[in-house]
Amino acid sequence: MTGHATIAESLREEGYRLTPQRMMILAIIYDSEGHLSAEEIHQRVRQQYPFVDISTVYRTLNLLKKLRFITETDLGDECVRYELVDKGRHHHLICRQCGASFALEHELLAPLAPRLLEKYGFAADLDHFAIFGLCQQCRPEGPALAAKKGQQHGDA
Amino acid sequence: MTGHATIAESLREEGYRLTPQRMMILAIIYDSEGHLSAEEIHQRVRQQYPFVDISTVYRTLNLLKKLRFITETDLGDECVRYELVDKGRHHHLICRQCGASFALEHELLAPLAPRLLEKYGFAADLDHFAIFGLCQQCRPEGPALAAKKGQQHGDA
DNA sequence: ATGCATGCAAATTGTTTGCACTTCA
DNA sequence: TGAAGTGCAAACAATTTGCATGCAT
Repeated sequence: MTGHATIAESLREEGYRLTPQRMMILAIIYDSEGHLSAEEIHQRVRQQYPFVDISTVYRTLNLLKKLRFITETDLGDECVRYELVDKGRHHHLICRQCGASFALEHELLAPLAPRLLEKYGFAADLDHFAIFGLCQQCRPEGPALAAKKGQQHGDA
Repeated sequence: MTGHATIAESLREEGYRLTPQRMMILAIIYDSEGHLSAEEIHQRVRQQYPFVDISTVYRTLNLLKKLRFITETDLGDECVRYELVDKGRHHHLICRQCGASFALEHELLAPLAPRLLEKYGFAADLDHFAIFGLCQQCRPEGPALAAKKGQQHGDA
């Protein structure tokens, strides 16, 4: 049985029902390489099954999140993404100017967790991280102060 | 002139008007040790000046954010906090179970920035960070898997 | 058959915006 | 004076919830 079916099975073992909606949502998250928003998941589900409601998507996502089958990454700015926990740990570098997003391997952050544990007794979830900043193209004037000169009065 | 007045001055120098509302919002953020939500700021402003509208608070916060006088920290779960940039760099350890929040000195994260810069050409904003996980009291069963056994069906 | 899960619609929350009026510079 | 800033109300988007019906177990 393929990946998402395994999770589906676990779902049932936990005492939850295995509905077509849940299967499809699971499959979509499983198949997608990247990080999907609730809206995107809803769109894709509807391509196969036009009657699925967005509330069902949210309910399912919340369930999967609660059971820790998926992670929720809040990229800020009303941009929440979901993906499977076992997709390998990686993080996101997000440019605050152009919005571009880059992957960051786990290695750089890995040393952090044990230190937090020993120093603060805090077991950090370092599965997913969103780090903001300026990407190479958006910092023409060096790492510091690159953003001080925003637009003029007109609100961003 | 005291701290917030300095910023107020800079505001004017940038060509913005110095209104009582802006002064008060600035003063409140300045005085507060911690991290305030837009709603909290609004509450406090109203104690002195009951007619200030929440939209003015948001507009002012967005302005101050754009000028980089304050930082916005998105703690996820619809919980956005604001504070002065020069309050010293520190980060937050937030327990996903009990919601408690602990401060984390900058030192642990400091080495990250230069590495991100050299490896990815990415100038990270490491002023403020929110790291989720389980605090000491909420992980009775060791650092791993401590959360797998959530509540039963009833939603969280 | 039983009750969890769904669809639908309405409610909620956080945030933004249009517009006429006020006020700082 | 005149544009920037404000208050108000309405618009908005994302997410949640109540309720009657439907379907997995």
